[in-house]
Amino acid sequence: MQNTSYTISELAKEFGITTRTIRFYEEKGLLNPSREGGKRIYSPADRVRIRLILRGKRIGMTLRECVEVIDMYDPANNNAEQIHALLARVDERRDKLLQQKADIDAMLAGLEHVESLCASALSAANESANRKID
Amino acid sequence: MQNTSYTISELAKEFGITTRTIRFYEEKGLLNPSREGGKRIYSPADRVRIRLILRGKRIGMTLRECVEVIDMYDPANNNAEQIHALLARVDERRDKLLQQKADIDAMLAGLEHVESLCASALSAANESANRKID
DNA sequence: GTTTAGGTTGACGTTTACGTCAACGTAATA
DNA sequence: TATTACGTTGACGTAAACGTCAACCTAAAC
Repeated sequence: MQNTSYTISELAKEFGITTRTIRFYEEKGLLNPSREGGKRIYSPADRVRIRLILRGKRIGMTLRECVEVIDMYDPANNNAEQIHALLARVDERRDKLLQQKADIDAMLAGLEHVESLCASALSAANESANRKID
Repeated sequence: MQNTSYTISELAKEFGITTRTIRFYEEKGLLNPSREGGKRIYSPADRVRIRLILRGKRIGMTLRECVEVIDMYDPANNNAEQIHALLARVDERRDKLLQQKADIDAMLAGLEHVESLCASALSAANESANRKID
C-alpha cells in the first residue's frame, strides 16, 4: 500500500502549473485534498485527478466538462436508471471525442499537404540554384 | 467557375453560429469579406475559412492558433528561410495534434472501461431481480 | 531571534470569445 | 407609406480560467 503524499508545490512543479491553478481547481470543486494544519496534502488519487484534468484541457474541454468525465469514473451510481443515464453521457462524450479525432485527422492531412508543397518549392529553388552553379 | 456568394446570416445559419460571431472573427482578422454597399459579401473561400476556424475550435484551439494554422495553407511564403520556418511550425502543430490524439484515445479507453463496469452492474442487478421473480 | 522558504486566504485584474442591447440605414413587401 | 426583414457600427456585459498582488502564518535554518 502506497502512502505517498504531495505538497501543492510538488504537484505544481510536476505538472508545470502554478499553485494558484491547483487552488483554483479546488475552489471549483475538482479537487478536495486533506489538510495538515492549514496546509493542503494531496493523495495519489488527487494527483491522478490533476492528470485527468490536464488531459481534458489539452483537448479543449472546460473544467466543468473535466469534472463531468472524471465523475463518470467514480462508481457512485446505484440504481439501473442512474446507470443508464451514465451510459448515455458516455455515448455523448464518445461522439464528441470521435468528432475531435476526425477534426485532428483532417488537420493532419492538411499539414501533410503543406509539407509537400514546401518540399516542391524547396526542390525547385535548389534546381534553380544548381543551374546558377553549373 | 463557381461564383457563389453568401450573406452573413446564410453562413451563420449554415454553421450554427451567430452573425455577431462572424463579425467578431472579422474584427480579429480571421475573415475579410468584400462589401456591397455597406453589406458584407462572403466568398466560398471565406466560407472555407469559417469551416477551418470551427474545426480548430472543436479541438480547443484559440482563434489565434486557428489563424496560425489557416495561414499555413496560404502559399504566401517566398524564400527558403521562410519555408523552413513554416515547416518548423508545421512540425510543432503536428506534435500537438498527435498529443491530442493520444489524449483522446486514453479518454476513449476510459469510457470503454466505464461501460463495461456499467454492463456488469446491470447484469448483476438483473440476476438479482430474476432471483426475486423465481 | 530573525531571516528564509514554504504555505494560507482574500481581492482585484486580465484575456478570450463572444452575448446583448441600442440606434441607425436600406430594401422589399403589404 | 408603413411595416418587416436584414444589415450596419458602437458600446457595454459576461463567463471561464487563471495571474497578480497583499497580508498573514509557520517551521526550519542560520
